[in-house]
Amino acid sequence: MKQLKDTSTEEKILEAAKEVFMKYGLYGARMQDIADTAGINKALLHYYFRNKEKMFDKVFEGALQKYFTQMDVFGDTTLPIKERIFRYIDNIVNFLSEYPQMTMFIIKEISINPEMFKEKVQPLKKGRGVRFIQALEEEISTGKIKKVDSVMFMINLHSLCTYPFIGAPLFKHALKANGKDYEKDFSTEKLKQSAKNFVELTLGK
Amino acid sequence: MKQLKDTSTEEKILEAAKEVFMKYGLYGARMQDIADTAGINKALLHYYFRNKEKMFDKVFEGALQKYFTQMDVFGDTTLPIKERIFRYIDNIVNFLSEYPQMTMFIIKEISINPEMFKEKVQPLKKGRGVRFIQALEEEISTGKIKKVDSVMFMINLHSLCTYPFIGAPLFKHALKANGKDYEKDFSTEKLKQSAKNFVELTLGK
DNA sequence: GTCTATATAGGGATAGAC
DNA sequence: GTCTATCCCTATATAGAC
Repeated sequence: MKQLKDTSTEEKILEAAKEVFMKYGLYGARMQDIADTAGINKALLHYYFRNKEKMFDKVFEGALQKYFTQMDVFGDTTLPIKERIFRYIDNIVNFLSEYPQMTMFIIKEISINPEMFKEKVQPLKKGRGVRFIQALEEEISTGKIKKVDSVMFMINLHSLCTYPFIGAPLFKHALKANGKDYEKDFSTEKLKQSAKNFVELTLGK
Repeated sequence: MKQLKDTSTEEKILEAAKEVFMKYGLYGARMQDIADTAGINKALLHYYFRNKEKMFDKVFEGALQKYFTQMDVFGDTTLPIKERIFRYIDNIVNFLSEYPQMTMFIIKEISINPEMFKEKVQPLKKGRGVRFIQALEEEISTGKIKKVDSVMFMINLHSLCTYPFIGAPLFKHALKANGKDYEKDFSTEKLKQSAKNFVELTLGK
């Protein structure tokens, strides 16, 4: 019986809440909409999560947790720099192809409610980024990789991996209007390859 | 007296509406919030725009118009391909540094309300994109530029120019936490240069 | 054109039956 | 645990004075 916990009411609600909050944000989401999506009664939402904010917090924390886990590999000092970058690319692209709305959700809510960053995001990072950038700059100074602006490089890297999912609604329509088929012309494997090409072109083979 | 029209009540409302709708979206935005931001009475919103949806439509159409105008240069057949790309980079980066939330606003609202695309976006594009991709593929086949996947290239190009503004809230915090200063380490000029480097690395000098 | 006051609907939350 | 009924505040929208 224990394995049925996955489809418990609480789980169903969380799944529905994730979907609705991601789409509409904290203020745009409607409790009724979440209840309908979960296929349960509205009052049950309050039974399990007390109120809207608390439910949102659960969803948001889960999202952050999952999202930043994809970047843990940057901190794996047992791997060479470029391997860490390549693994990050694989991780984040796989992850976003499953949750394409995740990035926008996190960024939107943080920009509306900046205090959330300090509260919830900061603890997940713990200087892993600074250490990676240091390592990158070290390899640049020893000439092991080409001279680049480390910050700009990291921004570009994230951009190449992330925006294709954010912009997908536009790309899809644009390509279809142009006689191309998004599903055919875009694939996660192509995207990974393309990002890795960028890394090699920028940092050297 | 005519030149005071700019600060007319209607203009003030539209400015405020733009700000609030961009931040919260159609469903998350509050009429009271818009009125407060504009510094006028709530009832006036209805006097000028009748209801919330109509006001949103005005704001959204204006946003689309401005956004897609930045891409018109792709269709300027008097310019060589690479020059068109470079000018697009300048245009979109300048534009987004003024309206960093624009892309997310448009994409969010379109993904919530997909019918809006056909209604409002399609007319602004008129096959300009398809012609550009054709021109790109032509130059590839004649060997004037390096062989690349044209669709993937366009996606990458947009990604590099657009995501830095979308992700800015995250980048800012991440860099500050790492002892770097976003305002110092990131500049629109650096970004343009970086995107142009990508173009040259990818398509050839 | 701009305000105050108010009608009406929508949405979050609770009480209480089962 | 789950439902129905209901409370009450919030938000959109309108009426009417100035």
